[in-house]
Amino acid sequence: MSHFGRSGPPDIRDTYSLLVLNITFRTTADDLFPLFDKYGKVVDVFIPRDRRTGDSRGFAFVRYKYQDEAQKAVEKLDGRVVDGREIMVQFAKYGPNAERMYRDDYKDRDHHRRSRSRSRGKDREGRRGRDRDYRHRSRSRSGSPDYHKDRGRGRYDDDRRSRSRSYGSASPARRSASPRRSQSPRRTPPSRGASPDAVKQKDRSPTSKSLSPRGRRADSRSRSPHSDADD
DNA sequence: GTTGAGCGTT
Repeated sequence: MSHFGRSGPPDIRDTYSLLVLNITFRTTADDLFPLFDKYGKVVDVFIPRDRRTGDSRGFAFVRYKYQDEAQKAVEKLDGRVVDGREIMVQFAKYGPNAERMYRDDYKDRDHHRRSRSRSRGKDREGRRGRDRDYRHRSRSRSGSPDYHKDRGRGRYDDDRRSRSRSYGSASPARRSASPRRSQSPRRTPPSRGASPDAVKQKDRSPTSKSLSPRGRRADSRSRSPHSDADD
């Protein structure tokens, strides 16, 4: 009973998958199984992990045998605090076997069972800031919109850009980045145009970027640890 | 050792 997700998809013929989000990174399938199994027949529980690190991605898939039970678990476990974190349970949609909640039972929609009032009845409007379709978020958890600057070198970089930033060391670095892709046969290699550029490159001052005497000293140590006697 | 919107594998 602990081999969930290890034997692959057992049988997705008539099962309904639920997507559990907002779970802790330490929560495992075994921890969710007894929790979801209490509300219905869980046939499988799978938690996608990172192939690089192997850590949980923060969400799991619980496969139920019946939709009514799955729906029940969604209303019961949705918003429940697990491991100190509020989890969100909902039907999977983009899954391989995206269950169609609109099966034959969907005709019941005319039924007066419109009492969708959750047991909790709590306001879940402010559950998170993803009210919008902010799905553009990169899969990588490091996709923070706040790109860390170059230690405060951003301002100077802008100033330098007007002078000769292109001639820095970014051009030659990209040259050997395409071993497979060769230049167009028609296009002549820029080998010839690299000569004049080298002249300007010499004009740049590697230590000129340091404005404050104190900052220069710190920078010096980083590049030349053996330059202690420099000061 | 951290993180936090989302949609899945042997």
